[in-house]
Amino acid sequence: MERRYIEAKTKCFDKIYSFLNDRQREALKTVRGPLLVVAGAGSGKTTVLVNRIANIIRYGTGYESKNIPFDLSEGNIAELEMASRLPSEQLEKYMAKYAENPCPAWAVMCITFTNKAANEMKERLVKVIGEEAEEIWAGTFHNICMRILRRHPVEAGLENGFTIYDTDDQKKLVTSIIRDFNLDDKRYAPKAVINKISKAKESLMTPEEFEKEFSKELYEKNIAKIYKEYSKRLEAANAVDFDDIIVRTVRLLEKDEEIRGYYQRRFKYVCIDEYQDTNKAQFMLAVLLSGHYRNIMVVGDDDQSIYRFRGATIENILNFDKVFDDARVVKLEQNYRSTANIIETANHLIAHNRGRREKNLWTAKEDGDKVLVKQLNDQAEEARFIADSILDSTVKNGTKFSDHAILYRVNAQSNSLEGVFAKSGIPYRILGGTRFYERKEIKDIVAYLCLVSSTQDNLRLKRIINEPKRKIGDATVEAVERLAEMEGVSMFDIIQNADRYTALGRVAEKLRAFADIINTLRGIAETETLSELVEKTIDISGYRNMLVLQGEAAEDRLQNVEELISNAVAFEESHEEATLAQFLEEAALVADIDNYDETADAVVMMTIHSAKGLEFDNVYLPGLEEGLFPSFQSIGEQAELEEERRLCYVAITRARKKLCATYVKSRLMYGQTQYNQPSRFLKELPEDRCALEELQRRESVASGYSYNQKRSAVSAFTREVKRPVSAAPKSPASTEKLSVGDEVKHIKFGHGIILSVTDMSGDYLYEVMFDNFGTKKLMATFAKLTKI
DNA sequence: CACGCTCTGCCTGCG
DNA sequence: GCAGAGCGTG
Repeated sequence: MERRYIEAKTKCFDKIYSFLNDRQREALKTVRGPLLVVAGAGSGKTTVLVNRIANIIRYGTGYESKNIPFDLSEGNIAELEMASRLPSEQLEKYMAKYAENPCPAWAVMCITFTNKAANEMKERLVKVIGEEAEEIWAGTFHNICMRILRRHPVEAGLENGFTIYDTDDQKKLVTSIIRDFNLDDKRYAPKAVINKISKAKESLMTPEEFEKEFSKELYEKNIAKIYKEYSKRLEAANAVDFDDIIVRTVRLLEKDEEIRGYYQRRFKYVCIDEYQDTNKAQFMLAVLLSGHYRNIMVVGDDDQSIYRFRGATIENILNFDKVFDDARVVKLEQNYRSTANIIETANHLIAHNRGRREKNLWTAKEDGDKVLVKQLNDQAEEARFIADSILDSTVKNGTKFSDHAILYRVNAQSNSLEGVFAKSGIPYRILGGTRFYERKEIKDIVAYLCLVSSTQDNLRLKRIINEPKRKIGDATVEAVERLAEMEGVSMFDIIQNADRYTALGRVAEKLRAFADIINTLRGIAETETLSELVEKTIDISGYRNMLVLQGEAAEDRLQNVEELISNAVAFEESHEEATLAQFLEEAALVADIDNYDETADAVVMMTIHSAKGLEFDNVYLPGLEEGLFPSFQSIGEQAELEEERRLCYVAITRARKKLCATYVKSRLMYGQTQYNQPSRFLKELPEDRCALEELQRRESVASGYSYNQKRSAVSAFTREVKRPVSAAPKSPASTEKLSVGDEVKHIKFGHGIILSVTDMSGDYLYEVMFDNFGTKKLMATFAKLTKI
């Protein structure tokens, strides 16, 4: 009887979740204990995550439980057996009585990496379980940690109302420390130093520990010194950097038993998405938070770990079941996204990596088109080829522009693409580049607001005291800084009472004027709404006036500043009690307003990194060349090369139907022409799934892929740059711009007349009508045209 | 103190 | 090829 009961109950639950495959369902019903879900690309991991949480909230452990009700009767079983025939929706309600320990939404935590992912997660949860989903602690690591830190700032070693320093602020702080220590900022490049400090923090290393571990070499000793001072100054400014947000939370939970106990008991279930991207600090946080119930679920794909350079330790996912020795591991290997050709291409490539979990992604879909690998002469031709191909696809197959994505290794590649696309009339959108809150004008206004929020904020004060120009120079700022240090007060205090200090002399008046601006704004902050404050900040600071005076040149910046006001209005609408502090926190932590408008019908261009998690019918991968992809920095380093390969794997698996990789013979990099070999990754693709289109006659060998070795052996491995003259002789014409109507001579095509000239990022595209060869389009650099 | 010129260095990037 | 930093001059 017991067995029949369990069977009937399981059957009902199975039916509710019949839209999942067996593996997905297994992951969903494994509710208790540590669980690792290895989710291959396109295997429906978000669906599993969302429905698993819904299952926990609705039915608790009911699905997997083998408990038998003490009053079990034949009648119960018969009813259950009947219930399995109910339509899904009714069955869902009916099964509520078989819930065991259903979990309130507020006891579930779900951590993601990006705000975008967090929002998507929340939206989908609301759809599945309704408004209750709002109670779930779903957010990014930083968002969750901030919630904890804001509740216990003092216990975490901070003061109430602490501020967040972003990368820019960090850099300023480190630069000033390097200067104060009289260190050479070439040898101690701020960026590199910040990286070192960040790495240390990510692996939970204190300045003291860092010092102990690295004290042999002078260089490292100095880094340790900077790290120590940096921490000191952050603390003095009552500020945290991004890493601190997590590190301080970990420390807080480690040392404060009461607080730890509270959160451990509060959160019965902890889920972490994109686990392959976590670092040690984030791992510790997860361990601490889930320490009581041990119901920790992590989802990730080691093959898609592409942020090692940012401190992620792939070991977290590789070793999860060693750290939690009772962990269940479920692999999701069925891909619902791509054709078989694409999946097999991806599989074949990634198999070249060593450090990975064995996994075989498969699909029930048909083979589809072969993966096209196309060689072109240069980047302009590459861009034109892609543009033509997209045009062809939209015209012939009636696809939308937005079904096409171009994914590249580095942002700089967008230039040549943009040049061609802008002229082709194909609508396109470039994602990435500077984000909204990182734009100078926005950071400036935000700095004003920071100062309004807290006059202690010396760093932000320094940023804007002379922006717009108020004739307050470096010398004055330094004097103020020294005075503030001597008296142990903030720079703003000094400025407010500037006339008292003879050292400040004649500039005192200007300083007072600046203090007046801030004080006026502080008054406004108390009486008026947030958006009004933002608006008046822009006016009273003189910032708007400055931009208006700059006219056309500052048009974009003016627009951005206006947009900030809109953001403030939107913030007010979504937050009942919109405070300045909250708004500033959001500005610091919420990366971008809106990544991209998916409804706009435009070709999307972005780096592969930012394409993670997205998918498109047609994907183009330009620049598959040694030195570019894999990048020359990674060549020779096994671990880094494997990361590049994973990156390529991510790129391939973005495509649903068509995939096209291109590489060129010569590419303009850093203003010089480079001749790179085709990427080694191309040689790692399965021949039978790909179609190779090389240029010209091929000196091909039977093996299928072979490349023009003689020419490309030059630069790829040595980063040696061949002088353009020797390989691609620049004709005199390339230095002298030709105009329409000019008569020219070409080395091969003979006499002709220029029909049109198109400016293309530093080069010119000539349309030439030749007497004997018809009309040709030629790039100035390569055309070998001579004016007659 | 502000502006303009020269020099340098260059990947990917969430919060 | 371009942007940001640093330096020199008005």
